[in-house]
Amino acid sequence: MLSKTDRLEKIIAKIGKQGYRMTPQRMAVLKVLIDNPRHPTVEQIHAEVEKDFPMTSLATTYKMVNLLKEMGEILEIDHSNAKAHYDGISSYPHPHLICTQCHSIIDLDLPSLPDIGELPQEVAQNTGYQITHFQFNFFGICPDCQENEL
Amino acid sequence: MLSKTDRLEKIIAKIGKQGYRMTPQRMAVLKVLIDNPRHPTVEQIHAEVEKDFPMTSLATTYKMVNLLKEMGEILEIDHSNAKAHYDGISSYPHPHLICTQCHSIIDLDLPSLPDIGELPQEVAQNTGYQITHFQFNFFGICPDCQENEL
DNA sequence: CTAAGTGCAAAGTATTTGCTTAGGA
DNA sequence: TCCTAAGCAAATACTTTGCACTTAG
Repeated sequence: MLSKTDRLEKIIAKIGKQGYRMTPQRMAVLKVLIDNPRHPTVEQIHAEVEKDFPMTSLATTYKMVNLLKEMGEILEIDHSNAKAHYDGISSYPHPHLICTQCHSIIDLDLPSLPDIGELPQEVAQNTGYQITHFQFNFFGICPDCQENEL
Repeated sequence: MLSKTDRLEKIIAKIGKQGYRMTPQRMAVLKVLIDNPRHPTVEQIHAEVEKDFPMTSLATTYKMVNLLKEMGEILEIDHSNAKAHYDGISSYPHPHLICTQCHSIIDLDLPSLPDIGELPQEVAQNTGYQITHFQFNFFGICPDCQENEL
């Protein structure tokens, strides 16, 4: 595990290597994301950035967050650019396989997957949360879209 | 596992029992959701409903879908009413615990959880998908919010 | 010097809501 | 009859985009 400082330097180097430029705004956003372990929203990031660097716009914050996301340096949680999809077949949670290209969604039925049905109770016991549901979704490119890419 | 017809009847009965009314529009939406295994969006549901019952508005379709969701009869996939959150600490996917009340998100580190790191490769091998990432998120009410509810 | 980044405001999407009319129980 | 549901349009909320100006490399 890299230290925060090392990580910061590594990302800065990577940004330069890919032809992007380092600006004070970008630096500020980057620092917040590396320092803040609370999974902030873009707005929260922006609010923190403003403390040190008041001239940063929300749009710029969005752009930097998206850049880092595309570079694979940060992880987006619980957000879909796409519309909501509904599973009318079963009301029991089960894993889905989602194609990020054609947006198709299929049920995933892997025998080797652990017994998912019991997990919510286990998580509840260990954390004190009242678990209502969960999402277990894999994202990727489906075989059809992979072919069409060629 | 109930047959589609049984399921339809069960839900219709439940709707009546809860004081809701059965209308042709609601029936049409319900049928689409029970019949269509493709995890449709609201817009897709609406398009199918329109074939049989052209007078149904998109807003009404939204309302019925939400009703069924609240009744626990259908499952919402990959959608968050909330804003996107970002995890800047690690670029490796790991489970999250999300409070649906205060929208806090914490990392979940359960030793008893199966070795999640290898799952993407396994899913890829079994399905032919090029897996890019996955989400493993539990939703519920955190201990703090449970207390404040009293 | 020049391509890339910024800030602003406007545009886009997906979804929800308020209000009036219609219609199920 | 009474009260919920439908339909429409406007509102909302988050995010993206176009464009003129600025700035990093």
